[in-house]
Amino acid sequence: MIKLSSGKGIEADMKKETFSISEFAKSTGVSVRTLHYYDEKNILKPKRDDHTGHRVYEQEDMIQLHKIMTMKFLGMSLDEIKDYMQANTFDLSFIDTLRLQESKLIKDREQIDIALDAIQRTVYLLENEKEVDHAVLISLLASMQNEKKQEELAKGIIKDDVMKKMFPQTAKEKMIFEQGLLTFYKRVRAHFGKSADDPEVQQMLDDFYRLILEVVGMDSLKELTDIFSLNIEDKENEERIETYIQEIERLVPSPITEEEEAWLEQITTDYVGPLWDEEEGEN
Amino acid sequence: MIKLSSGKGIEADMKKETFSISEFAKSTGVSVRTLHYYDEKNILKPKRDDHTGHRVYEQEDMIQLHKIMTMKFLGMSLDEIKDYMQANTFDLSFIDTLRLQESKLIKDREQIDIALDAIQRTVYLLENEKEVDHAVLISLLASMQNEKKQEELAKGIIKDDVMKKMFPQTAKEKMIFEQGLLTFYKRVRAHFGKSADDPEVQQMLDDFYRLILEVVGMDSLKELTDIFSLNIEDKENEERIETYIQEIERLVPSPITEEEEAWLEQITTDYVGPLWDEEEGEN
DNA sequence: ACTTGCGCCTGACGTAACGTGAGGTGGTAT
DNA sequence: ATACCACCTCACGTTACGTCAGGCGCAAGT
Repeated sequence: MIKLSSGKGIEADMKKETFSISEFAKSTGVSVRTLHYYDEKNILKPKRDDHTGHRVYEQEDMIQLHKIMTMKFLGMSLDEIKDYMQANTFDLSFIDTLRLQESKLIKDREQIDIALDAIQRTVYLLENEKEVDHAVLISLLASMQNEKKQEELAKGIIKDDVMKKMFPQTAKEKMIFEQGLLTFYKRVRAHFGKSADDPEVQQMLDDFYRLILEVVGMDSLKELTDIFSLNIEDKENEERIETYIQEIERLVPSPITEEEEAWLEQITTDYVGPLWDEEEGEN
Repeated sequence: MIKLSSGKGIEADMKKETFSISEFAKSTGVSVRTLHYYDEKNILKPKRDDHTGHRVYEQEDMIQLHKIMTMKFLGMSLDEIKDYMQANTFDLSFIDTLRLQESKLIKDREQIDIALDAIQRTVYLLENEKEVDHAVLISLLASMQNEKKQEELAKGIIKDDVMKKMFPQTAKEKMIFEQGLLTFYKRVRAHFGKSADDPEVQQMLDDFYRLILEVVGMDSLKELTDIFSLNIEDKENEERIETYIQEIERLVPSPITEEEEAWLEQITTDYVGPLWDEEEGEN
């Protein structure tokens, strides 16, 4: 960082003044092909040896190349760089370019963060499950991918306090919930077609109910069921809910077939419905 | 997140089973051309209408496309994706792929962070200076670009405690230092050629000396000058220092010409040298 | 004098994941 | 009959080079 002079003093001007392309490439760290390319694209055009036609690079070219490398590092394209290669000073307009680059890079980083989070959660799931049906995993991943969009959509129809309860907040909660969803879907596959009397089916629904309760909480769960199934009188609201569901379906594919969905709905009303009424009666 | 069934129940199987390519594109959000491309590359091949040759997409294709989109979101290439498109389950080998993706993404993010930091510091400098010589700015940016490499290189020849002092740590320190360097180089340009007696030159050297002191501290500064200029008896060490300087020069281009460097060295010995001896004598 | 080999040259195709036309076909509305 | 639409295939453009292929000037070895 602190570098005033090279410390060579007077004999420094004995320094070799020119480089062949391979020497230049070696001393700057870029490839010969890249130098050819920059020449071809009029970004860095060195002198030529009149007789052999060989490129002859000088100190000034070294500076120019550093300029190119620096702007590339800032994320600019060679076309953008070319425009700035003519001028000898950077002025205020360069700030705009930098700010643009900045917002691009910030967006990129956000995407990367989301992807990294999804990867880590997926690895965790896979390590515990050994083998996972692709539809289920894709569904989960798609869900992670659009967590933010989903929340925004949900804001339109669900009250804030319920929202806070509804979306698992901590990493641990998310993992527990995802793990639970995985086993649930697995069992749906396994028990598909059985009747609501089957003890395994009952166990499945029971565990799922408990999982939801654990994450969402009783109060919010009731509010949710209110919103989605009971309020049929409010027409305008129903439309909003309809489009909400469609949007979610577009973003997050269902991990189970339509038959399985229908079966689920059937046994849910057969088994859980009465339970609900029971509890409802307790109030 | 919580989505068990679409709530349509029995009439759901009246759903339209097939899509034309434009319908499919619209409902999934990918472009028609992309679907053509996936077909061409055998990644997603829908059925065809025997007579017209038109592509006919079904529900199953929707699932497959979601699979593709998800893996793309994780940062995988279409070639990699193609390999995973055949299987119906993800097993442990998928974990390796994910871990690989993870490390790639982490590297990308680190690069972005470094670039963002450099951009923000540069914008700050430009806002204060209005117009900056390109060589100076490039030098600073190149320096930011390899801060880590520079520190690693320096570790080879400088003691740890001096290291800690030598490299400005906080963002503020860095900005102060860079700002000071900028004005210093500007004045070097402006006063180049004048004698060491010139008051402006003396002011320049004075300010610079004070800047270095402010950032590095007196003790470390002495150690540094010891390392770089006084220790000529230690031959092995001198070689290490020589290669160190060369490496740094390759990474960070000098913002001033060789003539300016020589002039600087001259006036530094003329003016600061005596000062040094004075202080040295105080011990 | 001949050949070998090195370093350089130009030209041209390959890469990833599509975007963007150009030109042709089948089916429908006017 | 004609216009129009949605679809088809073919094919070139994009970015920043990597990777041959064929050819030239010059030096050393035989």
